Amino acid sequence: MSFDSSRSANSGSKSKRSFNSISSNPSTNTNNGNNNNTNKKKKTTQKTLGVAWGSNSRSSSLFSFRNSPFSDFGSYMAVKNQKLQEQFDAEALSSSNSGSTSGKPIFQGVSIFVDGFTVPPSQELQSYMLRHGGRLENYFSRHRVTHIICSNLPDSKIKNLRSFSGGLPVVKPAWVLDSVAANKLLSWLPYQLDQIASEAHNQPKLSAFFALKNSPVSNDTVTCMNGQIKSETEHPSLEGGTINEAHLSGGSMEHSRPCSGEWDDGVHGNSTGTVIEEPTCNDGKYSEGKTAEPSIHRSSAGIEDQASPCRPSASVSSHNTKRSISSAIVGPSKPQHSTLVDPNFVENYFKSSRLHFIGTWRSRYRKRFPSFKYTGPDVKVSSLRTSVIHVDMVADQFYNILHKHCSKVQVVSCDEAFLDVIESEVEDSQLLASVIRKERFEATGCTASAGISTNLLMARLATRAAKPDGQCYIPPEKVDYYLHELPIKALPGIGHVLEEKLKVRQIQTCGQLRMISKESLQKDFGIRTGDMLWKYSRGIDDRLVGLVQECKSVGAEVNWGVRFNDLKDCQHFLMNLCKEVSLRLQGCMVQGRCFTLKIKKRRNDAEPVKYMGCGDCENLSHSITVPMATDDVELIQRITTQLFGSFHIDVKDIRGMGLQVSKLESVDPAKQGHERNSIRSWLASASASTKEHSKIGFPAKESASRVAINEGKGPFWLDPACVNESPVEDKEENCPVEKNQGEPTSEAGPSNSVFFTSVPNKIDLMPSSLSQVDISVLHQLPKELRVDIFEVFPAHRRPECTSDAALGPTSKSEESPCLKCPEKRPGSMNSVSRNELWLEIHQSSKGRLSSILQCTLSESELHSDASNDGWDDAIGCLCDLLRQYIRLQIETDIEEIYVCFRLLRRFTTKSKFFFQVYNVVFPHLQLSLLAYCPEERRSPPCFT
DNA sequence: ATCCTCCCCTAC
DNA sequence: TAAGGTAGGGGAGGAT
Repeated sequence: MSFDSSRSANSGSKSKRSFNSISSNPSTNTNNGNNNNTNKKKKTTQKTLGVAWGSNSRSSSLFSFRNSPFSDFGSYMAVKNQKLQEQFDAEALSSSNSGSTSGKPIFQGVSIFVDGFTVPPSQELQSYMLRHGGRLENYFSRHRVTHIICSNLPDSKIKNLRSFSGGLPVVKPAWVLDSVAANKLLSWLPYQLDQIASEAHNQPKLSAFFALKNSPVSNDTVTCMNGQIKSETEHPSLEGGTINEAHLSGGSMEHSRPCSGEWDDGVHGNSTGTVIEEPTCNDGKYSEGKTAEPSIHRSSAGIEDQASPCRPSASVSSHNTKRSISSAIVGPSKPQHSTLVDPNFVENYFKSSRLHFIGTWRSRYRKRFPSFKYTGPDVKVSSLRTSVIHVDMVADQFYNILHKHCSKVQVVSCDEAFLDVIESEVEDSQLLASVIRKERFEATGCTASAGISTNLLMARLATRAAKPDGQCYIPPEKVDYYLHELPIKALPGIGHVLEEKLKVRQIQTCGQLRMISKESLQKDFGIRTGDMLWKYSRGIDDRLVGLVQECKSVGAEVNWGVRFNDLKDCQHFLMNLCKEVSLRLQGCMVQGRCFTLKIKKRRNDAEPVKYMGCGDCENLSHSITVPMATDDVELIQRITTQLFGSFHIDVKDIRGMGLQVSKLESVDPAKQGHERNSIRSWLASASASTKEHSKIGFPAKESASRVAINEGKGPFWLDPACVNESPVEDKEENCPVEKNQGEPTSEAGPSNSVFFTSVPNKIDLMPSSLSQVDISVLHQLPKELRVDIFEVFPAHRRPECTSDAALGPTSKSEESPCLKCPEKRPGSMNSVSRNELWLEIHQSSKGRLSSILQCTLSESELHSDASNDGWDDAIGCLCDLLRQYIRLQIETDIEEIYVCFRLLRRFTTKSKFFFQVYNVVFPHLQLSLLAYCPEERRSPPCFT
């Protein structure tokens, strides 16, 4: 199979009926060209309507909506309904013309309104209506609707339905399915919903989707009743099959796609040429579902608590347990439409937000494959070898299939993944793609498209050509040809803004883009973006199939229904937003250090056209980096309050707010070693390690693996090797040095440090004789520390000044202090005995700070060439901080920290290391400051 | 030179 | 009755 050029030029997008167009905006069909012109005029800041923190692909239609004549909700809805009806008609006509998907018009004259969560979802029902001559109304109308479809509803809502529906039939969706199966319109009477009304409690919401997806499902359709998942077996399956899990996902958005399993935004050509397999869409036919059992953990409270996939289960923390119990007792408040009328607006909002759902696929994937990592070596992608398969496919159970066939899977969205098969045992990547697609279809009844090529870029483009339900192979020799006429917009990473900028430069195809030099592109678009454009236009993509699972930020934002009358309203909202973010952090098992508060401020008193929308807004953001990672809701609330104060904004102008947390660290103990920046855990680890080994000195290698200092870019591992080189000789009877029980002495010798101890209450642990000193270690110590060591020696055992030279090449006599006359040491800052400091450390910290000191030594040795630049500044910061501590009279931990820094100041001459320790200790101060200081006494924290 | 903050752009 | 989220990546400009 080879690439067929006839498909390469086919890059237009078929008009599609996406969920976007159905529910969000009446201006979906806005001409893109117009939008581009619009964007050209406004290109500085995000000025489009309804776009959250930066424009995106919807901004074009939103902009048109802003300029629409609708100024009230009534006209808005009228036009929206009209638009939706037109869409439906157009699609029905299209189906009818194609002939491929139309069936007997058994629903002629039937117009259904789907209320609430249904199984199958409304989109499925809509497709049946579409095929069989019926209609689906997106909004209820007494005049148009003939049947109301519900799966289950609370009694009260059914009564409401009955009252406003004027006696219209309220029936279960099985009526539709069975009619389709019977190929005739069945009586709706046996399907009346009131037969199950008494059972219908706790109608699943969008949130229930997550609970369902997190647990196996039964063969039958399930519905949530009384907080339990109950099998719903009343309706016969369609065409003898059962409704599979895809239906369950139908309460959601993109998971409720039609059976084709794809958004048809790609090429819809025939299946000749590049598509090596014919489409195999199995419209209306469902395969066997997955066998499973209901989860015993599934309770109504649990389901409610799963509103966000990032949120923790009830078992995550007591906080959440209380929350769930509370939800179970009180129940969710009725969702309202603005912050002014719903005290639980934040929580309720996310249960109803489709964009929220779309935006959380990453979290769902991470939860599904929480620990997937590569083990094999990275291999540079060869431009001459077919190595990458890009698969475009709906439900996440398909991830299992991918992982089964390939060890290198990179999920790039809820329905896309790359497979690096260059090292796979499968020789024929096209065959593998076929197998995966086949398994996919057999497992779910849904199709997938696949692209195979030399790299990620070309594989993705191949998938584009393969849609729908096909696969395409672009061999290396065809890359240039394929790209030559390809519109630049087809390249991933080029959105409407970049497209417009390039169009201004008369660049519309990749071939034209190739005419521009890399330097010019980088000058105009930045180094990386310019490089990307240059490479992509040539089919070059150096990226490796890799992981995307590492969570880098967690956040929540609401830009709809946000209205405040006064500061109290705003504070209430913010506090709830903090709760939401805190829960999401806990749900993701991470804590964060950088908190960014984003505010949408209405521009020039602009009023949104869209009901309760944010309208034309200026986007503002401020961030704070706190020293220690946290997910604590109270701390986050304090931080957020602090942040909010920095905006100096009239709350009446606020149209949206978001809180994002970055600089994340895992709370998973298994991952902590690489990431934790917590002095508490660090010290605890060091302490535990010390206790475990009952040793003095540096941690053993295995214990050192749990001790890390965050160096900013990566962890710094304490390396005890430096103390393992020379055995201690002539160990005296009272010597405090003990053997490192965790290290085999035969290989490395006694891994002892002669100076420091972590054993509490032993303050007299300094060596009493030079014989206790590991000379090799001593040589590597900072000069001043060496002096200190010698100072504790009994006078008669102190080395003479003249003997100092004998200590090694690093102790040149002209540089070394006179060991008998420490007050004459060059660079001596004061006369305080370092031994006194040393003792002070032991007394105040019970030995924990000696761990820090060990780091000092180790790191000083490793960075002996580091400059002293920045030392004074660091000390200055430290002093400011300490002053603040003292002023606030915070006693907790001050002493040990202060002592630590005093010690560091004297012992550490290497600024690089100082900053590392500073980064560890400073967070401790900051957190203590926030945690212990009464709010009324707090001055603005001096965050880093 | 490097890092940080405040954005903007993009994809889903 | 309506539900404009989430997160990664990058650029500009200033601080260090």
